[in-house]
Amino acid sequence: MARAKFLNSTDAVNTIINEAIPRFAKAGFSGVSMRDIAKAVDISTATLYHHFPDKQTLYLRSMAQAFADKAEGISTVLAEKGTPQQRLTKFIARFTKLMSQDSHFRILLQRELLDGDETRLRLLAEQVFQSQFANVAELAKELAPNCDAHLMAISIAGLVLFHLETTPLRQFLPGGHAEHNDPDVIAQHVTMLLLKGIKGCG
Amino acid sequence: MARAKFLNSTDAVNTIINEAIPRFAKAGFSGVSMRDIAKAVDISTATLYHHFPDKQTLYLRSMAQAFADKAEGISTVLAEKGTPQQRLTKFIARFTKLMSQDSHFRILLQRELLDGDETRLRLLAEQVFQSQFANVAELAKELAPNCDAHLMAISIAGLVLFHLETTPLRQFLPGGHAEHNDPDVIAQHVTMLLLKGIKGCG
DNA sequence: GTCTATATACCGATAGAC
DNA sequence: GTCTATCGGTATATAGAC
Repeated sequence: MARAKFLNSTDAVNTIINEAIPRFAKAGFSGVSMRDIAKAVDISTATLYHHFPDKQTLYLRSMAQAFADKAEGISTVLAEKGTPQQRLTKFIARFTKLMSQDSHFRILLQRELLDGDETRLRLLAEQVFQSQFANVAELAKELAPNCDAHLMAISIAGLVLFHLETTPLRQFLPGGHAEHNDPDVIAQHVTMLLLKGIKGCG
Repeated sequence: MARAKFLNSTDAVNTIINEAIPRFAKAGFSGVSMRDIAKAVDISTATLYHHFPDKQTLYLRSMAQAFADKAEGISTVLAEKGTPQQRLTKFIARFTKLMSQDSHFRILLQRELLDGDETRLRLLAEQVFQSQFANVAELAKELAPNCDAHLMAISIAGLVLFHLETTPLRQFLPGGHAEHNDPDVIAQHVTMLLLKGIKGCG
């Protein structure tokens, strides 16, 4: 017994984090126990504590990993060529697809907006969003030179994210259909709304 | 000792729920213990369990109360007179102010979008949003007869709510200022964006 | 209706053998 | 590096006196 389950310590840590991420996304920090995670990886809690000094550290490492994975993807969603309108259209399509592909990142982001302290939020902003947020704000400036780029960038991201966020509620609201959860449908609606306003969405 | 702390059972229940709501909003279901709530109301846990059969029931009653309080407020935010543009402008101003006035409702809504099961989400949709959601969708139809009213209503609410939701993150993102958290600033930005699109927000 | 006391289970975290 | 065993604390929930 007690045979090594992992190739090395790095392998063990990665395996643990990859099991922890979806669980923290689903139930939040206080909704997941170290025993849950240990059982999922099929190790004892003592072994888990050998790899991570405490639960808080495991949580932070899991967040950092989930966010690092996604920051990489986000850095490639801004198109370089075309008119500002074309680049906005392309960005929204890519961003919507990226955010709906796996929901763990988006859900962890939502949880951090609710529960994150200043340190974690600053990390999230600086290491995940800052660079691309600035690029989107820049793009907004090109489309509307006198607009508040910060507000506009938040609006662009918010339109996409809120449609994904309300997916479980949508079916119970008037006019809700399954097709409304299709990333392409959402992206097209958001793009139209941004470029033409409510009147252009006909 | 053991003197009655409340006028009657209804008074006790209301007091408990009013203490529970902000705590569930701040820390979520699993982040608040029955002991926490009992201590806040200055009763024993046994007394708390005399008024509520279990924690789940107390949580559901607290949500129902918080949502009922707000549903009342929401039902008055749609103006009856003026052009569709004027009514949209008025609605966004009122809705933004209502949602930012006390944050408990909005935060509990965010938590339910993350953690709510089908029963709770259906209740939330039907008893809180349905009626006003339909009215907003109707207003969207007036402004853009061929648009998807459901998507548009989600977008309108989402623009406002996401700006409030990202308040704690905003200060760490490029261009973020405290004025961006002002309900009037948010409402004006959202209204402009909806009525004129990104180009009108100059 | 409110209490003290407690049953029972789970929590985070650790000791110490191998 | 992994385990069994367990510590000390807290969780939900209940029993029974007043």
